[in-house]
Amino acid sequence: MPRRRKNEANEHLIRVGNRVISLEGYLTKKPRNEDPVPEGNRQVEQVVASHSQPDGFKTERDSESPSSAKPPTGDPQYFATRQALPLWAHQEAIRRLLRQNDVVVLVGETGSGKSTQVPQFLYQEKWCQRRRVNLKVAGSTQEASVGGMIAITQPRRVAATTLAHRVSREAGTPLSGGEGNSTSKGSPTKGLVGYSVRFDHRVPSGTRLKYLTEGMLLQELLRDPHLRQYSAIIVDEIHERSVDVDLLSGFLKQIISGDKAGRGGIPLKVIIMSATANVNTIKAFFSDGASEPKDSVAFLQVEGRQFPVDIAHTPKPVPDIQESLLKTIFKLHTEESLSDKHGRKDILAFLTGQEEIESAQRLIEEHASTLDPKLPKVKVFPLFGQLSMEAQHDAFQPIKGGFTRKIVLATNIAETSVTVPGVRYVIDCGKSKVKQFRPRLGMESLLAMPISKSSAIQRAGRAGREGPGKCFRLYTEETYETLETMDLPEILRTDVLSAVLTMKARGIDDVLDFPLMDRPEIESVENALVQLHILGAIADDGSITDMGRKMVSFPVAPRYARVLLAAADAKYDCLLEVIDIISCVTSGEDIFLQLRSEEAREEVKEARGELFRREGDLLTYLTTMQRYTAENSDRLRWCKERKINIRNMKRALNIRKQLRGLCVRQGMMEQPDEDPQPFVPVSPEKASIILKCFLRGFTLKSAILAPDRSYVTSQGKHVVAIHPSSVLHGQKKEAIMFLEHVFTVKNYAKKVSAIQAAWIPEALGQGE
DNA sequence: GAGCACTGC
Repeated sequence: MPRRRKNEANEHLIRVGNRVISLEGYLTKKPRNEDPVPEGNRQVEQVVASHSQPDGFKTERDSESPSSAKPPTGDPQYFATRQALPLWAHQEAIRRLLRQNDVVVLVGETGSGKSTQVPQFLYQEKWCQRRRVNLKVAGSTQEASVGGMIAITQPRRVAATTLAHRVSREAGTPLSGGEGNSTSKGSPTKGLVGYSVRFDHRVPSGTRLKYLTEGMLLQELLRDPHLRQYSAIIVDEIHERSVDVDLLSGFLKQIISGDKAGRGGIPLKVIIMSATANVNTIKAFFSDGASEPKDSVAFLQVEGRQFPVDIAHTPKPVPDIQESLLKTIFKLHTEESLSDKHGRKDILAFLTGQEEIESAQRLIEEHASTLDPKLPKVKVFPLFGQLSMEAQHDAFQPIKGGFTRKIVLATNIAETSVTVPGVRYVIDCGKSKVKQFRPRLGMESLLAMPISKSSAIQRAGRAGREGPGKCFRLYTEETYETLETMDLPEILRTDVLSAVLTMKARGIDDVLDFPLMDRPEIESVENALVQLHILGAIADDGSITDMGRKMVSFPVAPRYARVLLAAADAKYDCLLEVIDIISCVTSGEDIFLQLRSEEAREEVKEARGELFRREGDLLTYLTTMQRYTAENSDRLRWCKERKINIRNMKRALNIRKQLRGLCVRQGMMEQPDEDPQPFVPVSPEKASIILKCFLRGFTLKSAILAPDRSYVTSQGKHVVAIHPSSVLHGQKKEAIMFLEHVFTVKNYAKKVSAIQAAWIPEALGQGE
């Protein structure tokens, strides 16, 4: 039983289980006058530093007084809130900048209102009107309309839909209808604002402002390379630097620096919005080499609405993060009030992953039970992506019972994706897990790495959303200074296979020449080209094949698209089954919830048993989808009994519906019968065909059992182990195929199937 | 015996 020894000589000693931890010396901040740099809010420092602009950029910071700004249009009930936003005072400056420039970079910190207000400031501008133009197409002239809409891109679906709802309410033209899966392109109601994300499109007639995900605009680019329906593209949250936003930036740069003939001479305005002040790479990218003079890229910075956050570093490097975390939490908890005039004063700690979070939770709960009963209670909420929706939701709810402090232990999900209310203290362990692709090994690694300064500032900022806050970094100031300024953009961390095919399909012949803010190593691009050639997506001369074009039309990674096309081939003829499997594997981390205890495993053993197939994970997914869709009474209960992730399963069903629709439209299959269909298990013969079909996309993602009973991969000849999440874990088959290959504590193959060794050369010999 | 976070007509 953990117990705090109150009468021990050292009051700061606490005992948790068999660990003794000293609180002494912790969080005792250095006196101010010893600090070479005041320990104030680093975000402010960062902002001030970036005010000095390099030559060649027009900088517009100070602007008109609020009184000169136009009165708001739209619903009067939102006027006061909108006028109070920091951005409001800059609206004339923003309009003027866009009249004078085609590209504007706008830095606005969290809470400035840029995502909601900038589009509303601009859509009534003259340059934003739709116009009829004459286009020269293949020698002849044809009339077309250009412009009229503004697109606002977001990295996440929820951001796009919630912003659209918010802005449509402000504009007084609410997006009607229920939430959910309306896939209809338009709606009879007229409205100013619409949105478009996968599985959910709401674009009323008359839409001028369209919020969409970055991936969705890339899809539109495939049909409309000149983005003719838009007068402007607003790229929001560019600092997150997803692969999609990097590709999008490249295409936008080509459009704005091209001859504009495809738009009838009408320029496309581009507004780049970032929450991070460090935008030199982005500004340089859009100004460098443009046909317009350099000063056509304008820059504006707007202050955020953020309370000051006091930042403390540890005086010495901490040997044990868990120990240090525990000390910090309980020091805070016992010394700081539960709330003040700004509201609750809860704690948010950033840790690296689920395992670290769960062990920290145990330690905190053990220690909390030994506290003086007169002290406030604590309640711990874990927060990471694989948690169920309800469990995630708990972390956002105000706590029940006034005498309790909320402690949220989160991964970097809380850095960008979600906001936890009530947080005034942030504890930052200084690390996060990062997935990195190793092109030479053809595999990924997932390891905890030091975060960037930008990330550390972002984490600290989470303490100042509702009132003045404090951030405790569990690392020294010297360590902070050694951190990289920015995170490595995703395009330098992932397999560029998909990105290269995206470029090829959009007419980029020389992908090495495509403008990118950060270029992947040539080796990565070459590796991707070789892999695409093996898949039959590009020809010997590097041009995209018909196969490649068909692959791009599916919203799945190229290898999966290749498997879908193979499945439609009469030789395999298993498209419905393959769609079911791909829907499951691309719906999220895993549709099977992980079971921690032996009891929990025993509990679902029987219910899950009917799903498991000896051929491996892919056939198990197929059985699961088939049984799930055959279930007609209570699918929710069905999932709960088998401990299946309902969110991922619903998502899988959406993907299945979308893929089925696409395949029918492309003439790859007949309209399938409606669910529910009676469950019929696939025969072992059919199972072999399905696996051979997958091998067309994953030929080199295979391994053969060596004489020493280890699996040796076809590509690179590495030893690989079957991941514990696989139904084949611990089993020895003559050969395996896997969809993922990740190094964590060792080389793991995930989503594994048993195959015959002879199938591998067979699949290799079938290249188109 | 183990799982950072997103996303696609």
